[in-house]
Amino acid sequence: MKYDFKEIEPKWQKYWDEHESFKAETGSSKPKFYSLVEFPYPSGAGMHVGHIKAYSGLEVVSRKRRLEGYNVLFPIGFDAYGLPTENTAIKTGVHPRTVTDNNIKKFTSQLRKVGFSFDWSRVVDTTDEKYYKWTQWIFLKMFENGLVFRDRTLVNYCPSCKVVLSNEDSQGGKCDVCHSDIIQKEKEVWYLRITEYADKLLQGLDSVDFLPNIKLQQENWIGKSTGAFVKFRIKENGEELKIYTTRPDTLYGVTFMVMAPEHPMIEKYRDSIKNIAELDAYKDECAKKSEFERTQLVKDKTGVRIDGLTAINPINDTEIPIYISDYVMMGYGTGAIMAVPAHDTRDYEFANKFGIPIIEVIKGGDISKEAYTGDGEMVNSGELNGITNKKDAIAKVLKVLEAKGVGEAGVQYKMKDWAFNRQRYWGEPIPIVHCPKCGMVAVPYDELPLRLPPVENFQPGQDGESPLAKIESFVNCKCPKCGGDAKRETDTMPQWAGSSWYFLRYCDPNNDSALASPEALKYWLPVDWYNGGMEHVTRHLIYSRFWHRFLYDIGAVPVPEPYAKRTAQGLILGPDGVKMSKSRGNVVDPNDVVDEYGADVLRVYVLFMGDYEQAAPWSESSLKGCKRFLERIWALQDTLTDDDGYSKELSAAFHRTVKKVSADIEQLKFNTAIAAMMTLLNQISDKGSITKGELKALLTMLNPFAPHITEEMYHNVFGGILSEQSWVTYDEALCVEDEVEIVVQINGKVRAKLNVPSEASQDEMIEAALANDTVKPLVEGKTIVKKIAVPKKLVNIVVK
RNA sequence: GCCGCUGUGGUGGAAUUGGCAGACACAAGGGACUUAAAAUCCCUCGGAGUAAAAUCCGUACCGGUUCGACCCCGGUCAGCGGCACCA
Repeated sequence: MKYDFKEIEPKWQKYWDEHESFKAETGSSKPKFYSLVEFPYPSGAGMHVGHIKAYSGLEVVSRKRRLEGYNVLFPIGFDAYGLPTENTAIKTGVHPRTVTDNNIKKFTSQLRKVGFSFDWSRVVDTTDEKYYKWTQWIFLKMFENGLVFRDRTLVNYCPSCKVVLSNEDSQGGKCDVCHSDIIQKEKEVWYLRITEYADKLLQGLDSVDFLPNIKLQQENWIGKSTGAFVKFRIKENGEELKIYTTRPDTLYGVTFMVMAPEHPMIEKYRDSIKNIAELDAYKDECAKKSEFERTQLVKDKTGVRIDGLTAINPINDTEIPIYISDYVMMGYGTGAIMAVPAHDTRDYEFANKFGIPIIEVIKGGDISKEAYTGDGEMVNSGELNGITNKKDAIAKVLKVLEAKGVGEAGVQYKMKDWAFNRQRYWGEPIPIVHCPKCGMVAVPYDELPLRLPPVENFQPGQDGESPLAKIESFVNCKCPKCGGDAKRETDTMPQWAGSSWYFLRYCDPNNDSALASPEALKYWLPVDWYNGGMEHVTRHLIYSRFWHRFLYDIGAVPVPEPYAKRTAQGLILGPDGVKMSKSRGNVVDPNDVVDEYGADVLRVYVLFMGDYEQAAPWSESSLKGCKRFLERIWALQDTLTDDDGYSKELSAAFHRTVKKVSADIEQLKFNTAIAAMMTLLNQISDKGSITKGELKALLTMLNPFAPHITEEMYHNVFGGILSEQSWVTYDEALCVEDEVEIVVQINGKVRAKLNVPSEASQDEMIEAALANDTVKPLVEGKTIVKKIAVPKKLVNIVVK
C-alpha cells in the first residue's frame, strides 16, 4: 500500500470538519485550555511558511491537550484593517471590502489545507461591523473614563503614506509600512492615555509567565525610572523651574540648567529675555532637524544661553545660568534638567563646549578626562559629605529638599501616550461628533456600529486628511446632545485597535449584546498560552494588555491580565539565510509544499528544522528527510504483529520516548520530540516488527504533528478515530533498562566503558571499574587519590 | 553608547543544566539492487595519526574554579535583536 497523502489529507480534513472534531464547548465540565496564536493580517500575497511555523507550535499543544481530555479553545481569525489592503484598493480600483474578502478566502483555504485544528465556528474578522461595533464600544468607554484626549503636538508623519504614525510604528525614524523617512509635523490628533496604566502594566508582569526577554522588553519599553522633582527659583521673576532628575544626590554639582527649546517658560518671559531672537532662531533650527539628525548625530551638543533668566540652586543658593538645547526633550520629565557635568556624560560634553565649570561631588573618577557616573564618597556637598553610597545620599538629600519644600521623590516613564488615529479609509471610524456648541460628543451606544460609508475614491487628502472628510453625507450630522448641526470625526482607528481585544471575542464570537457574555469570559479567561512573534512584544502585546486591564477596571472582564503565558517562535529565513521577503524573491509558499510533499511533511518539517524559538533557514533537502520519516512510519503497517502490549526489547525505549515527547512538547522542544520518535523508529526497524500496542503508542505521539497519516493508519489498523483517543502514558519505573553502560575515566579521560546493573551502588560501580581489564594496568603501581562514582553515568579514578 | 540573546562538524541542530561532545536529520563519498536512472537498503563521515588500532587535538578567543567545563566565574572578539541625548 502506497502512502498517498493527496487522498488521505483531504479525506480527514473533511471528516474533522463534518464532525466538528475541534469545536470548543463553552461551559463544558472538562478542564478548559485556551491556546491562542496571533491572527494573521490577510495580505494579497497569501500566507508564507512563517505563518505555518507560528501556528504549528500551539497546534501540537492543542491536539495533545484534547487527547489529554481538555476542552480546548484554539481559534483563528483575521486582523483585516490596514494600509496594504487600502493601497491595493487604490491601485486596482477594487473596494477594500472585496479585497479583504478575497484575501480571507485565500488564507482560509491555505490554513485548511494544512489541517490545523482550529475551531472554525469562531472565526472573527475585525472589519466585520458586528465585530467593530465592540471596538468602537470600548473606545467610547475609554472616552467616558477620560482615557481619550486630543492634543496638538509634533507627530511622526509619513509623507509617502500621508498618515500620522505612533512612535511604535516609526521606530528608527522610518515608516513601518513603506520605510520612508518620517518627518515631524504639527497636528491635532487623538491619544489614548496609556501612560495612566504604565504602573499597572509593569506590575502585571509579575503575575504572568512570559519569556524573560519578553518581560524585559516590555519593562524597557515602559521605562520606569525613580528619582526626584526639584524646584529651582528664577532670580529675576520668582518663578519656579521644576526639573526631574534620577541623581538628586549630585545637587551640589549643578553648574547649569538646560530647558528644551519648546519649554513654555521661554514664551512666558519672552519680554524679559534679552536674546529672545537668538533663542527663536535656535528653536526653528531644531524643528527642522529630522528624527535621524536628532537621534543619530548625537555627539555634537548645541545650545544657547538664556540672557535674562538665572536659576537659584535650592540647596546652597548658588546662581546658575540657564541654556536651551535640543538634547533635552519636552516630552520627558518636565522638559528641563539640572546639569551636573562632573557626573553625567551629556552634561560633561555640553559644559566642555560652552566653557562651564565642572564641580566634582563624588570621588572615584578623573573629571578632567571624563564624567564619572559610578559610586563613591560624597565631597563638596555640605551635609552630604562623607556618605559613600548613592542610596544613602539620595535618601538624605530628599529629606533636606522635602524639609525646605523644594523637592520630592518621583517617578517617570519613557512610554508615551498612544497616538490613536489614522487619516485613512480602511479602519474603524472613531465614533465622535464635533458640535460647535457642545464640543466633542460621543456617538450614543445604541447607534453603534458607526458604519464606514461606501466610497469610490480612497485617496487620502493632501494634508493628511482622511478620505472620509470628503463624504458630506458622512461628515454632516446632528449633535446627539443638542440636536444642532455638527460634524463627524473623520479619522479612523489605527490597525492595532481591532487586535487589542480579539481574544475576548473568540470566547463568544456572535454575541450582539456584549463584546462577549460574562459567562463565556469567566469560563475561558485567561488565555492559557499565547504564542506569537517577538516583533509584537512592544506594540500589540502592550496595547492589548492595556485594553484588557481597562476592561477589567470597568468590570467588563473577570481577570486583570489576559495572557497567563506568552512564548515566541523564531523566524523562518529564506534558503539563502536571510529574512524572507517578496522583494528578495526568497519566499516559500506553503501551498507549493503541501502540493508536492503533503501537509504532514510540511508540519513535521517546520517543527523539526531547528529550535522552535530560534530563526532557521528553509531547506528543501531537509524537507525530504521528513518525507522519508513519514514514509517509513507508513511502512510499519507491513511488519505489524498481533501483540497488544510493548515487546520486551522495546518496552523501556517506548516508555522513555513517551516521557520525552510529552515533556518536550510542553517546552516547545518539538525538534527533539521528533528526533526521539525517529530514534524509536530506527529501533523498531532494527528489530524488524512492531506490535499493535507499540503502533498505537507511536501513532498517538505523532498525531499532533502529523494528524492525517496517523489518523489514516489508526483507522486502517484499529478501526476507530485517533483524535478521539487518549494521550499515551508512561511508567517512570519502566523507563530504565536493567543494565546501563557507564564510562570509566582515569584522571577525567575516558578509558573504558562497561555494563553494570542500573541500580548498582557507587561502591559496586567503583569495584567493577577497578576489576576491568582495560582499567587495571592503568591504575597499577599508582596511588589512587580519589574515586568518584555517579550512578548510571560514570566512574572517575584520580591517580598519581 | 546602554540592555538582552547567540557563538558546537560541510549544513540544520542535540547534549537529562557540571558527567561519553556531535543525538536526530541533511549534504557528501562508497557499496547493493537496476539494462540505466529515480526510489529503497547497507557502510563511512570533527581533525591529526595508523595497515588497523593505540594515542593525541577539538564546542569563537585568553585565563580561572573543579576529580571532571559547550555548561560555572573573569576578560576579549564576532554576529543578531531591542532601546537610544529618557536627565
